[in-house]
Amino acid sequence: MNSPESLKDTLNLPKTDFPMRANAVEREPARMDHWEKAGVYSKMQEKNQGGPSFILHDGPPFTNGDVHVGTALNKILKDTILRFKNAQGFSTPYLPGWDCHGLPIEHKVTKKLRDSKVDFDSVQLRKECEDFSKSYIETQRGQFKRLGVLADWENEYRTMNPAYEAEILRTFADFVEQDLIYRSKKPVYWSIPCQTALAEAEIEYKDHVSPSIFVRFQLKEQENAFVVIWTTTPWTLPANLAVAVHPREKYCKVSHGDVFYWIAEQRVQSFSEECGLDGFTIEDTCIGSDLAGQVASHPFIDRNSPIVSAEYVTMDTGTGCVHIAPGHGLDDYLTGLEHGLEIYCPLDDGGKYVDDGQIPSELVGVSVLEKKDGSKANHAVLQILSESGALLAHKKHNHQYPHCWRSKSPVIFRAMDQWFVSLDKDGLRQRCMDGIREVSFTPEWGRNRINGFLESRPDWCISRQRSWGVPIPVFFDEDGNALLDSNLIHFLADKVSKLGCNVWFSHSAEDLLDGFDLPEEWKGRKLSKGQDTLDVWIDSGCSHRAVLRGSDKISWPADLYLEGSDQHRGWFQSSLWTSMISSKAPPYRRILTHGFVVNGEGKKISKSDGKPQTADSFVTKYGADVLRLWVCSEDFRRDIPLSDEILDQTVRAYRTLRNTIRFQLGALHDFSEAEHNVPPKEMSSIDLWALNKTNELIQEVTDSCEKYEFHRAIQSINRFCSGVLSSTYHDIIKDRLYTLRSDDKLRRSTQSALISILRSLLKLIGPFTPYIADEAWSFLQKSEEYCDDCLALQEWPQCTDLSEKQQACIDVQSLLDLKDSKVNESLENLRVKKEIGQSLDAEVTLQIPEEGELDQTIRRFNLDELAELFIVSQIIVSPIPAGEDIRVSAQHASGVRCPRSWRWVPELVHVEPWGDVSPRCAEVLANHS
RNA sequence: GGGCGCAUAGCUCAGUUGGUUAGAGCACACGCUUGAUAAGCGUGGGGUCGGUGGUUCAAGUCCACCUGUGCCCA
Repeated sequence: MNSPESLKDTLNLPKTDFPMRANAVEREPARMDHWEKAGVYSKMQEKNQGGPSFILHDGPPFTNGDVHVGTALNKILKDTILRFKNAQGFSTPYLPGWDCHGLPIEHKVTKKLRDSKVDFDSVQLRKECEDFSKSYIETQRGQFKRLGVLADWENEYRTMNPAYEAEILRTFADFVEQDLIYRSKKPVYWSIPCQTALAEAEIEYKDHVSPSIFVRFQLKEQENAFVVIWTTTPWTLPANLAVAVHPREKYCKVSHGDVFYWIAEQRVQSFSEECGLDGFTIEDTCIGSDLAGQVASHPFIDRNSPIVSAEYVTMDTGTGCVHIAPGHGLDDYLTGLEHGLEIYCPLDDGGKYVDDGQIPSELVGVSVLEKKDGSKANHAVLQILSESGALLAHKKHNHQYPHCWRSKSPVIFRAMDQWFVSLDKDGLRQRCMDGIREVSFTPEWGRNRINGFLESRPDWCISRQRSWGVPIPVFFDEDGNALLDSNLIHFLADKVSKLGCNVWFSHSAEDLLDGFDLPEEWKGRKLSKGQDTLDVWIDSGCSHRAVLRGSDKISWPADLYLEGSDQHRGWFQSSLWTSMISSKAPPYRRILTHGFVVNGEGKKISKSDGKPQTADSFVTKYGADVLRLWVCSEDFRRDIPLSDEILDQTVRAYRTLRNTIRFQLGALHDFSEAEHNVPPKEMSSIDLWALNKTNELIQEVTDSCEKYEFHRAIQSINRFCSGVLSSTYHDIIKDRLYTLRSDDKLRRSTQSALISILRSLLKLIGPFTPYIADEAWSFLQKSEEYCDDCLALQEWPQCTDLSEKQQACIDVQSLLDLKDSKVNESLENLRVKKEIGQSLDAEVTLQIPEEGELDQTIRRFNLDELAELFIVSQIIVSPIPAGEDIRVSAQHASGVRCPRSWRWVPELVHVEPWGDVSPRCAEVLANHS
């Protein structure tokens, strides 16, 4: 012994380079790069090739901004599931995708182009949109990778890829071939100066002064009786086709002079004031549904205006009798559909009344466009109304009214020709509802939700008056007849598959049709291209066809679709319709939905909550593992709260996990499995107990993952780390790990258990927190930061066979229960009295009733083992008569304290050069080199 | 206004088919330890289960209504 050591240096204290602090924000990106270089995704797929497959089909995020925390949640859940399934042996090819077309991008790009004052046509606009989308694909892909998402990024799909666009057209060809497509009118926002249709996003609501008028409609079967409507758009009256009442509200027959007016009871007071009806009386009452079915006359056109009932009629304003012009309002339109009314719109593109034989001659050619002195059409209609005596009151009304974002002028609602998919033809709707019965739902109520949508949605309007999308491949002759031909669409799809949809916008109709043999009756006509694009829900709704059927890496149908619950109405539904039409079956076997991220108060996150809720804003603060741990700690089927408090809690859980792992790595620093491993049948009881607890954990986590209840898995893991390991197992084994000879059998037994436990634990947390799991895995394999045999390539853990050791596990459990319930209590008493500090200062006396269960148990242990379990210096067991209660008492241990093991022993032994130690330590030191 | 959901300790979650004093981890308080140390251990306080009213011998657990809240629609 050349250099004198302190006693502490003779202990086997934990030793590891695995850092206590994750420093995740800086270190995770390097591990991400390591995975990419090591080709982890490909290796995961190769490993399970030929095995059963699990296809999770990615719903494409929209490419118009940074990844939102909600989108991150979605991708994290997908990655977690795939890592779990892959570890279980499933082949899990995962092709991520991007939804590229659509108004939000077109809108942003249009704004940008307008601001830079350049002229642009649809070809240029589309180019800009494509660039915009591409740049966000790059951004988002990087952000997804940073979250730890493993995917086949080289084969990702994009709805704007030519091949994908072609599949959209082929799907549309199926619609056409099955005769599901028809043309009909539907009201859209229309800007008269721009002569274009507008989307909701292109509308600005501004204060506007409109006329407010009350107009009476003569009832046909009641003499001198009228219904009275209120409106702020007199110009829509020529298109009036009905009057709506609420079926369950009460209506009064108000008598004034020699005429009667039917008004909703709640509106009588206000109405009489507005129209100056002094001294009115109420003659009669009824409910709305009694009025429905009667017929009124249009005030100035020879036309019936039936009374119909509608649920949306409110009692807040007006008269409770609502003027219905199906061509000029969405509610009106739906009411019109319901009651078989014409979707009537007597306006041309310039907003002028057309001469259709119904419009009064003095209105024909008059424009509804608002100028400084108001709308000519309004003036003209008011003139007619007041001359005919139908106008009961005319005032001004201040309200918010939609304006065109470009021309700043008020927009109108105007019915235009649109393309629809008939959802009831050949029992399509019923087939969808039957098909969905075969699909599993998590949570189960998702079935209800999608059923509600399937049942009630009207025919699908699939045309949009936009540029950034897939064109509706239709041609018109000079009379406006439409050529919609599935062969032609397939012909065009082949072109698009090579050149992309741009070909439609950059080529003339003639060029596009070149090489196609037109149907006989269409030959020789002058044809022009349609201007509309397809609803983008068709784009993403075709992904099962374009992706699952389009790649040999993957197969149709998917085992799982996993998106937010808003997609019951969106993607799940659009995918179902297209799949039922083209493939006669649903594209998915299970639908899993998650809720939305809300703030700490359970309210939706809004801009007023401060910082932008991008995934990056969290990743750059907490790291990806913490964000993932948060996602997996929450029951994602309902709303998912996110707050600083919750993330702080997640950080603490992460640190606990990290420390637990670090302790185990440190305890294994001198353990070589090949040389030192002790098989379970030779292990000490406490180690068997710990392995048994690990088995339980494996089962719990596996069950939870199979049910997609990750939060339960995380709770199990947290409980395991703190309850089983940290406060129990680790605490107990410190003595043997630190003080025994390095290769003592007991110590090796514990290390053998530890390595097995740690391997299992790392594999279990792998899907949730892949960065720390892989980091620890490398340290365990090679004592280095990185290794090529990454954790993601390992199999899901198996339980250790302990069938022959059940008794030992049960015994230890009952002794630990005694420790929790009685021993710690008596130790705490001593501590409070300042008689002891750490539990090793104590001696415990157990008075055990003879022939009881515990008596039997204790007989299977010697006193040293008991002292070790209770982490005290000495144990005294004294039997008491059967039937009495167990008694546990504690007192300060007697004898002297060993400065090495801190245990109290009757006497110490002198060992050079260290001095006096316990006999057990003396033996260890005698062989210490 | 309508459809589908959600509501248990400060936080995140458990609470099987209704049945003893409602559990866990974290947080908090107090104490111990200083050989996992920007760590570890022990002990303790804290919910009457969003509210009201029912059904029942018995309800967090069933029913009705209300309130709050989320998604979707209008």
